[in-house]
Amino acid sequence: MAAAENPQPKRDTYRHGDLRNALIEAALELARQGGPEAVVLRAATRQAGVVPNAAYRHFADRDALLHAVSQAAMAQVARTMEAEQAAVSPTEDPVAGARARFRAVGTGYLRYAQEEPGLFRAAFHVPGDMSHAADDTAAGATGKTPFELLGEALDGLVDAGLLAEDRRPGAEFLAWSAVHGLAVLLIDGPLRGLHPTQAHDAGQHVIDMIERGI
Amino acid sequence: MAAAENPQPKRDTYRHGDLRNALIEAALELARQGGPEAVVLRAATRQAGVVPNAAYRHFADRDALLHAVSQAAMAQVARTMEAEQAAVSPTEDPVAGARARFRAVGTGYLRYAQEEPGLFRAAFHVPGDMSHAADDTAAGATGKTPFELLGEALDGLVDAGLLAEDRRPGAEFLAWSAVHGLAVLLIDGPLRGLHPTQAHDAGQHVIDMIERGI
DNA sequence: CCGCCCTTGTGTACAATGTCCACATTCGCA
DNA sequence: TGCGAATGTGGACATTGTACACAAGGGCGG
Repeated sequence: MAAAENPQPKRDTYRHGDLRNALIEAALELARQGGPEAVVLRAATRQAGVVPNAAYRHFADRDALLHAVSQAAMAQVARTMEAEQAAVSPTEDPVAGARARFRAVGTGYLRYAQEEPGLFRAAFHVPGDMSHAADDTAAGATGKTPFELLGEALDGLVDAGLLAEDRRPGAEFLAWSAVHGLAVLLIDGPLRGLHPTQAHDAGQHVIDMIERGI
Repeated sequence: MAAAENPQPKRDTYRHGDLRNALIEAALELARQGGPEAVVLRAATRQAGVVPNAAYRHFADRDALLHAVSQAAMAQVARTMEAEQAAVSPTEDPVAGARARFRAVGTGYLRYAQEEPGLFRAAFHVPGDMSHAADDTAAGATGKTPFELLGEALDGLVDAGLLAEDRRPGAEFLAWSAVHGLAVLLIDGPLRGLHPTQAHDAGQHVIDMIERGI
């Protein structure tokens, strides 16, 4: 066989055709195994079968590439949340439904953090400015970002009478704090390596606390 | 004047005398402004007035130095917690006292995160393994780590009858999750740049949630 | 259909960084 | 007093991000 063909087979056309996405794809794979710090520009270009500097035609610098990865990962978080919501049995009464859809938001978030820790960390890796959490590039299939999904779920709780209206403002930050904190504990805190089942239980406990204390 | 004397004045003795601590000190300063990724080995040795390789006589590699920084920062977290606890007016009745000492743990944690974001991030920067959070190098003035302080405060809540005994197990992770999550939101999440007063309020809200939901 | 130009990819180069190896200096103990 | 272990030095190397000038060629105006 030919020499190590890890790098993409040499392309014949001078133009790559879809370099930007190829770089994002490669960077995503790097982030998947190794987190944000594993996203190295030269490795991505290597994988795309292109010289390092070619990346600069599509990204201002490494941070820009990392930002694209972050947005993509955030979108995957949203999709995981949506999937979790879609999985709740649809035959329940409205108030139970609202509650289940709220919990699904947190459960999906935590599930993604455990299934893709590298990408999760990349999603929330902050290169100085993370005010883009609401960009549409961070949206899932329904076009909503994780934060929007959380907000809607909270609105659902209010509509169902499960949350007093005067408690609604700022509630996303209470919920987000608790769930994100647990995610960090599970990924690389003292709870790392917890058995998935136990981790799931811990997640449910935290969500219990949120429902009670919000 | 002589050329830029930013680097430590040349020492006359061949031995430095206290290089290990000098490196940690320098690295702490680097982390203070710029977080863990700003801790660069060569910069630290430069500051200590020593050749880069000298560091390897005291630290296996950059990660080892970073670990020392992390432990030192963790200890500062503990001290901030202790200071906050010491500040609660001591004339209150026992149950109010237990409650105040519990809240002080979270308040101190959040205060440190805001006052020293770089060091805070360094404290929880995980180089693959963070099971050292209970090492005595991470302890504060009373010789207790942040987690131990939290645990004691929770025990205090139980003793005071503010927390049912069957809710005690695992409670540290609920509390830690919520507070740490908020810290992250405040440092480099969507809540970054919040006015200190508002940030403090947000912290109290989160602690309210914990008390209610734990 | 042709030629030009703007976009995209290439080559070369440089400064920084972490880390390795061999060597120099010195402290402290036998 | 002398010798070995600890500590600091010098030089070297691979890897990384990034700048600058150049090449290739696709698409549009004429």
